[in-house]
Amino acid sequence: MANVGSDKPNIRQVATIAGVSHMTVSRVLNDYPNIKPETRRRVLEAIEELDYRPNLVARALATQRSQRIGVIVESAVAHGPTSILRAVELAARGAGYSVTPIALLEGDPLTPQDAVDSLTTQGVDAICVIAPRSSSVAALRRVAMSVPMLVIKADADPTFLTVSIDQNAGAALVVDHLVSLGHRDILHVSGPLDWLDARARERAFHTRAKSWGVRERPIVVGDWSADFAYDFAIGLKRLPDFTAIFAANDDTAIGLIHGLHERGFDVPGDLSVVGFDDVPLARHFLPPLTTVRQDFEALGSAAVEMLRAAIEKREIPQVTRIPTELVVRESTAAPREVR
Amino acid sequence: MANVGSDKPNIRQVATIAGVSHMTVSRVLNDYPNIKPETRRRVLEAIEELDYRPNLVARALATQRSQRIGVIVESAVAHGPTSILRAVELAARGAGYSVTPIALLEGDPLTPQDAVDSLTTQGVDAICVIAPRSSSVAALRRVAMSVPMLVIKADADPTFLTVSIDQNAGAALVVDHLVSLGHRDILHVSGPLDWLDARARERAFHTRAKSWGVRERPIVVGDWSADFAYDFAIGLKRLPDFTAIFAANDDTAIGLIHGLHERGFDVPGDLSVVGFDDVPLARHFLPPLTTVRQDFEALGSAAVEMLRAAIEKREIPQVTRIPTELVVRESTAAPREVR
DNA sequence: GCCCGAGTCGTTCCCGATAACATCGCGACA
DNA sequence: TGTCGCGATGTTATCGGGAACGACTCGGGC
Repeated sequence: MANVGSDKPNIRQVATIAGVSHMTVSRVLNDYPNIKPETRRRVLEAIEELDYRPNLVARALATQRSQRIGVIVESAVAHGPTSILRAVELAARGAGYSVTPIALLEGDPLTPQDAVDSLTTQGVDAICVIAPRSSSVAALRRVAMSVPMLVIKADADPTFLTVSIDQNAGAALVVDHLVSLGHRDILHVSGPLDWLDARARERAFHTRAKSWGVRERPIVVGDWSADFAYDFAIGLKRLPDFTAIFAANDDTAIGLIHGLHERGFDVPGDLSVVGFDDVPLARHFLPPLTTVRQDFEALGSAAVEMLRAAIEKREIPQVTRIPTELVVRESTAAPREVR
Repeated sequence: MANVGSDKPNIRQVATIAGVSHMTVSRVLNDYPNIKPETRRRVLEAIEELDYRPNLVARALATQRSQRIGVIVESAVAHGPTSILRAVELAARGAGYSVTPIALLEGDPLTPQDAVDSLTTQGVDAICVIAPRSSSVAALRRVAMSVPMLVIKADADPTFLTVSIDQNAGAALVVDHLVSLGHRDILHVSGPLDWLDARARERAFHTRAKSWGVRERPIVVGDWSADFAYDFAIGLKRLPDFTAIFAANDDTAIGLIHGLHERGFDVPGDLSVVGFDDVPLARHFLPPLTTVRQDFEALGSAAVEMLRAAIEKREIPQVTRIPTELVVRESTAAPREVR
């Protein structure tokens, strides 16, 4: 800790002080076997004395490993992607990796390919894509990949590694809940169907609804936003003939509730509304929102685990489906007819 | 673009193909003057042919510049910090930098010092700290800094570069608005006072309230969360003697409204509530929330601009205060007495 | 007493770029 | 005509590590 010789010490200075070659220092640093305990001690002391830290850039050049994971996030504002990014960063850190995010904003001139390009040029060891559009996935499928790439999406994929939230189960939970309350007419307000998650929820809703004999009705395609949902609800002339709405995410649900309220409809009195995400505020909406919670931490860990395996060319763990959980609050109730 | 020779081409292969030395290629890459146009053309062709990309890791080692900015985020879940992080990433990208975030979670064993350490070891060119606690700033003040460090906080600081949201103006806007509606009894539910932003808003509220002759009353110290605010509101026995509440952030405001509603109080009929942040959902709350909007994009750009200047040892632009804007919606109205 | 092999540790080269300095050719000028 | 100077380019060192391979030491088996 002493001897703050102006500039950062390097491995050879440590070696000199310890009276060994720089390779021996390197070996100590990297926990090689076959170092005499006495030697190791001397090296460690020298490291301590100089307050030496290995230069990770130099190491990356020598090993061709940067210990970095690039993360491409489409739609970085929403709760889901943000939480996933944070979870991935956390898991990566735990595994000795750091993370470099690139957000693809609405109308960003940067294409997914550009992002991949930029990331690989920077030398990341792997790339993780969060919550993408199917068009992006299609585009990505076409770019030559020099590093492992994982896509967090709804279904398995032959081209990429995948980890996914079990949207099927989540949507099924919602439908089951509504059906058990007595609803037989459910509207789904989806996200943009180009979004994989939106598509998955929509499909799952459809399938489950059909299996219960819920009346078929065309879904309303939203855009994840509360604004859209609000406008839609405002547009309702009279109490519609469906008794419940399954919104693709909490934002949509809240916009719906706002609009319905302004139209003079009561939730859940006139209509039940369910969301998806369980944003932190969901339990404080009026009424508190019934929604689906996803385990982002587990998602992040699984993603990093797979990526690590791929980087180190170990056997890749099985594709994981992260479970979901229905959180029942006050925005759902039995439909009028049943009461 | 042809000739996908198995591995990534390096600068010397390009040089060989162009029939020049690798240094000439380097000069072309870095836009040096004094390259014969003809030579430059040949080099460019060779680059094209091999689809060559300079290895940024090697460049970083040689130049001692990684073109990376480390970002330390305390409380990565909230809307503010998240938006700032995204804005910084965007601005950094525009300036040819990439970003490496480290989130300091609640109860994270990682201290701010550890984060700085990890980042500098990785060789980042600068560090940006978002939305910190004052205790963190104090701790950071003590660590030797080998790279420029900027803290996004409320007030200027002799030790660090700073950029700040003008919390003073924001809080003043809120007080002015409430006073102009006729309120003379305003409660402030703050964030944790160890948080710089919370402290700044609290102080600014206090100052402005005093200057208007608003009745003094002890503030309620919250924790940014809707849960806390909800519990506080639930605890209210009868209609309190204040007529408006200034919440330190939108989450607090929404928790408050939820709790008040459950207690049977109407917002804004019985009480006005103002938030801070303008989260995307704020306009869809019931009632739509009056709140303060902050220009995170400007903040991000300013931060990156200052950091760049510091990195390149140019003159540092003046400390910037990012303006705020009051968004009046339906959660505020004149107090009963006045109507 | 000799040889062999495991345990230690050092030498040299390499990763892929930039920095610093050297060199070469050629026109201007004394 | 010699040379000074500058434009254009090449040569070598350097950044801070790790990989590959070589060499030395020492103990045990024959």
